[in-house]
Amino acid sequence: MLQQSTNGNNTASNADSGARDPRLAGSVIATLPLFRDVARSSMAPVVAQASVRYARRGATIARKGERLPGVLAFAYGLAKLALPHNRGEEKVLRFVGANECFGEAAVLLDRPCPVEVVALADSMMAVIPARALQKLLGADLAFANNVAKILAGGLLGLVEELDVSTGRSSAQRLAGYLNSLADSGDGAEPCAVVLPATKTAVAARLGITKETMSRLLREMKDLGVIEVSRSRITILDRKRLAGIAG
Amino acid sequence: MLQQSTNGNNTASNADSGARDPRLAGSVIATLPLFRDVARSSMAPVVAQASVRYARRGATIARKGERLPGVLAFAYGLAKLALPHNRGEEKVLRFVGANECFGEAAVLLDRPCPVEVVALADSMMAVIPARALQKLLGADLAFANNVAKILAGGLLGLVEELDVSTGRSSAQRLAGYLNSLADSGDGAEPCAVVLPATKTAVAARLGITKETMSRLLREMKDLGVIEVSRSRITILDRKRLAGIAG
DNA sequence: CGGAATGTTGATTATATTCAACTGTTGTGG
DNA sequence: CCACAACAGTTGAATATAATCAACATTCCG
Repeated sequence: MLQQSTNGNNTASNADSGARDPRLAGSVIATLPLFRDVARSSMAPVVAQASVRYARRGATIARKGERLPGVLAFAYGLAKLALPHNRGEEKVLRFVGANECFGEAAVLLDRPCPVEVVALADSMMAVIPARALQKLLGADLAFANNVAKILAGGLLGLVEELDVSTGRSSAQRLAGYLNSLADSGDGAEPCAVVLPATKTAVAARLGITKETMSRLLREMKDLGVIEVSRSRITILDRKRLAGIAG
Repeated sequence: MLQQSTNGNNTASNADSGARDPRLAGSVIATLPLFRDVARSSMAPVVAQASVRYARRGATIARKGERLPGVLAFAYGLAKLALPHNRGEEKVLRFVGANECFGEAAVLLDRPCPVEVVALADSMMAVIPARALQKLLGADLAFANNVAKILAGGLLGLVEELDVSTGRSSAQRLAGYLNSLADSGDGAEPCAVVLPATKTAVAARLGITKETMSRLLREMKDLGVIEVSRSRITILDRKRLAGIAG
């Protein structure tokens, strides 16, 4: 029943909920680092219990404090994991896109979701139920090892994040961020990077306001370090950019 | 060779290094949540390879970027895990005391220590070698589960930390911190808490300067919310304290 | 006791936010 | 296809928060 069909019409401005669909979910799940080297026999029940979920741009995928139905793995689309503060203010922890997932820590400990999750583009996710994962953790050594390593990586990433967000100025954070985007591309001197989301969202990712972001970009442009065209930013002088990053 | 002996005299202002000592190390290690439900047979080689290390107050236990010899578990004493910034500035991530340990994430991934570790009091630690832990992770399901759960907890804690440090004012952070110290004690109305370290170190833990900390404490005292006597703080009006925390 | 570390207090300053007004962009329905 | 509404981004002025600098007081140890 209920194919992926025409996008359902929920009354609330919410994510569309999907049906059990082992085929689609399975292919997404199979590519996750979380399940690397896990025996097919262990995977079968996990895939069988997985479902699919769609979210339109702007839809809330999970509210802070809510229980997650399971780990959500993105087949396509983009979402932000954010810590809401006062009135529209928020700190974006990270963006989650295709072949990435979130929620491992909260799901494994049966704890409420520590962040708000909002789709930044129409997205499709596999929902890997909490129970199945908890069971797998207690039964499969390879999986437990993957979880440990992924969580350890996430933990080190958060320490880095905390370091940056408390120890560097907004200009340093922005410069460092642009540099990190450039690393994902080639190492050519004048290289173009594309912001993964709106400037407002990227600003929140960096822990600054859109106004500050705008001013900083203009300063860097005036210094001849970068060129800005919509969300495409050309790095003209990477050495100097690294210098600003400290 | 080399008993724990009279405290060695290293030329550098450093931690004293200890010898293999299965007895002492074993009793510390045995009580760690990390090894809960792990079979004795699995533990034996870990304990056998563990050593003991002493650090005097003020000694650097690990430098940021350095490789850790293994997970360090405190038998007694106290240390701070800190992110150094500019000239004496630092953000303290957490304090580590008796029956606690640190370094799991970096050790398991063979990555450099992301923080600087400094003894705040004369301390004794068990050093649980990296290799033994990595081997155990790949061999013992109960251990892998413990690691996963502990790292998941640490990850959620860091998210909370990031939330607080980016989303609340210094007064809110201090009030929340005092409240959390009180939670560890009884729930009586006028309750006394003791700061776990110097005010300067606690300020760094809260991401503020000692000057700001001093001013905030005086304000709260003037408001009649707390009483301050050295590092003993008496909470007079917990409701109002919670109100300040937001 | 004396010296170093820790803590307090006031004045000044830097950094980024907030508020407000305006411009540009995008996507939707008439 | 255009008009328009909602959203995204820019810019300037005023403001808030906490850091920095500097001087002094206190406490802790050896």
